[in-house]
Amino acid sequence: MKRGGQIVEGKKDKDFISTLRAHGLQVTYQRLAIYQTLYFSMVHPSAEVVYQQVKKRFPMISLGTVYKTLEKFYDVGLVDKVSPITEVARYDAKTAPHHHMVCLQCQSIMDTAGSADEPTMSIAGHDGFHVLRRQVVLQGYCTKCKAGYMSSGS
Amino acid sequence: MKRGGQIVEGKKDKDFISTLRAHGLQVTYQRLAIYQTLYFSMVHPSAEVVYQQVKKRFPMISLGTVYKTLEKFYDVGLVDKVSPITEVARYDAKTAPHHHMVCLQCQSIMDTAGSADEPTMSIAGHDGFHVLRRQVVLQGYCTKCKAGYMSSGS
DNA sequence: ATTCTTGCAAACGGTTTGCACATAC
DNA sequence: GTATGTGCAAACCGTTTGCAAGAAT
Repeated sequence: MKRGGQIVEGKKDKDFISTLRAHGLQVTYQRLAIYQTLYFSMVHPSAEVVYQQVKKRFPMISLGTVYKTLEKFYDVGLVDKVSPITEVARYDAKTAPHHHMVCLQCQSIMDTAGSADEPTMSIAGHDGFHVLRRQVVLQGYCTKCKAGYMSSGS
Repeated sequence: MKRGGQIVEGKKDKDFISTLRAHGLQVTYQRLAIYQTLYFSMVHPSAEVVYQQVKKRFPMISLGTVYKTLEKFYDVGLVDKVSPITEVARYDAKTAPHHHMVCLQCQSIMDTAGSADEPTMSIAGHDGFHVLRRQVVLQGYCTKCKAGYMSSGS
């Protein structure tokens, strides 16, 4: 019934369970496996990759569950999502370096005012990586949506 | 070159044609229309939105052409693309603020070393926008791919 | 017992691709 | 004349959704 509580180097199942609980999540072995996989991974895996990995230990898990779980983790702030900032690709004829503010509600995109070079220039630790472009995105609520968001509660 | 708030009545077809040519692009009226639409737009439109807009003037244009054209514009650096930094969503269990370096060739993602707060903090011009998360992405070539890229030319 | 989660499979939607025809150079 | 771009439609693929069965609390 219960899986053979396997220990994963140093950090124990118990710790992962508390972490899930601390984020208000119901605990299932699928969630444990998915979170552990992500926790010990260094490649910023996609849902598909997580799935392949987890499937080695739990062959019956479904890809759909991995998608739902990762997204739920992201919602409660347990994990970070690197990519899709907006739902679809958005273009801009202004190629001079500048940053973007993306509204989480209405998906509008605004440019930031100041120059865009110094901020990212100051980031340390590129070692060996050849930077061609940089992209800074601030996610939040635009003036218009902030109003509705604040008053409507949730 | 000014755009946005200031109307740019001065810019003529001829100017757009030169711009396309200057980027090594063959000139077609579709490309002109697409580029002009993007040039005068302030909403960072998606391919679909550009299509709807251009279709008003050229009802026979196809959505596929808009996709191909925008991507080509992006390739030659004529336009900027806001979103999809990586092909698919990529997750990360490390939620402490940090930035990412994404390799354009092998799609690997590495974390930057330093803290991630100050750089984006210093960006000016948020006026009214309520920032919840910030994401900084450096795109380029990782050490491994840089080697192959440099030697193979292209 | 009730609520939340899983698994499966079908649907979805943005994007890409293949190919015949048209156009730019 | 040759290379390149366009239009159309089908294919693609990552992701979402609906629902019945199963598990967590």
